[in-house]
Amino acid sequence: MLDKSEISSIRNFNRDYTKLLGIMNKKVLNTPLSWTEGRVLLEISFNNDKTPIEVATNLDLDKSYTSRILNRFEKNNLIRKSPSATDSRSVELSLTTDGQKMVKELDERSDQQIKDLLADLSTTEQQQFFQSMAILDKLLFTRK
Amino acid sequence: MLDKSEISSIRNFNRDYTKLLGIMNKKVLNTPLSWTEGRVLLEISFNNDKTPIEVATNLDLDKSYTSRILNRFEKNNLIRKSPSATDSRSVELSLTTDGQKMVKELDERSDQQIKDLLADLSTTEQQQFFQSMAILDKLLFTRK
DNA sequence: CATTTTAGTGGACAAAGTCCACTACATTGT
DNA sequence: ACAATGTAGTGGACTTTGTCCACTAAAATG
Repeated sequence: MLDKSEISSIRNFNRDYTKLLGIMNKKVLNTPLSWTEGRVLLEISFNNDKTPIEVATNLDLDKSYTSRILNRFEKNNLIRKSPSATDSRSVELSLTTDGQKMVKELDERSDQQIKDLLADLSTTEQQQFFQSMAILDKLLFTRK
Repeated sequence: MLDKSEISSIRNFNRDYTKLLGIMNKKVLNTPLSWTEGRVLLEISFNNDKTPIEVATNLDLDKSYTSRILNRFEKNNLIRKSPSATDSRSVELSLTTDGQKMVKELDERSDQQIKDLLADLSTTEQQQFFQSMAILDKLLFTRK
């Protein structure tokens, strides 16, 4: 078991990393999209024909809130809603060309941010960084 | 330099970790404090005699917003404002006994969350987790 | 079929955060 | 010394973000 000071280091890292992610996430928003809107769009991009309810549950958002965001997206021509084949209460979401363009922009900005973040590190350090993060990912997420 | 797929893994981790931290941070808020309020209190706790402007800039918050939070804290007897020795426009912030108690509670909740998070891992895996996180911390934060 | 769930929506609201203008003091340059 | 400029903290007004509840229409259950 980890001791008190180790736990406290983790806590500290989490605080710092939360702040870092907060700043990074805020900056992605030099697009007209808010942070949550960005997540929603990426979620749809991840695979098409998601339903609103899937988006909401995957991102842990209020369904009413999600509905409004999606309507805004449709209005701004980022997504399309087509009637669901299997459930006539529901709809299938897909990206329009504009939506795909926006996703691409979000992706590029994110990639660039990470490059910037690691720019000061040597190649060896970057590899170390990547390896360590991969371990965390495995232990926290992939393992399940 | 990291290649495209490595960058994309990092982004993926960041997304997952943002979500995880979001959930954890939301839960810490089973105290009467909001997430940002928690950060403000911890910031003051980190060392006393911080001025409001220091808090605001360190946490990247609007100074007006910060001012309101601090006033609320003072009203609720979590912090004390004493006149600054060097600048009569400013004040020095310090935690009251109640404030210290609150910080302790926040810390304890955070620690418990981390323990819960790692509960499913073996001792070896927990050590791996700690080591990897320590490396990230060094590369991202401590190194400066 | 009657009952209960579920998907999506809108109204009303609460919480979080931003923007601007102002006061009082501090700092700078002359 | 002192005019000009900058800075700390505050409040008002506002926007954005997110929550809660009630409702409709369709689906699933039994």
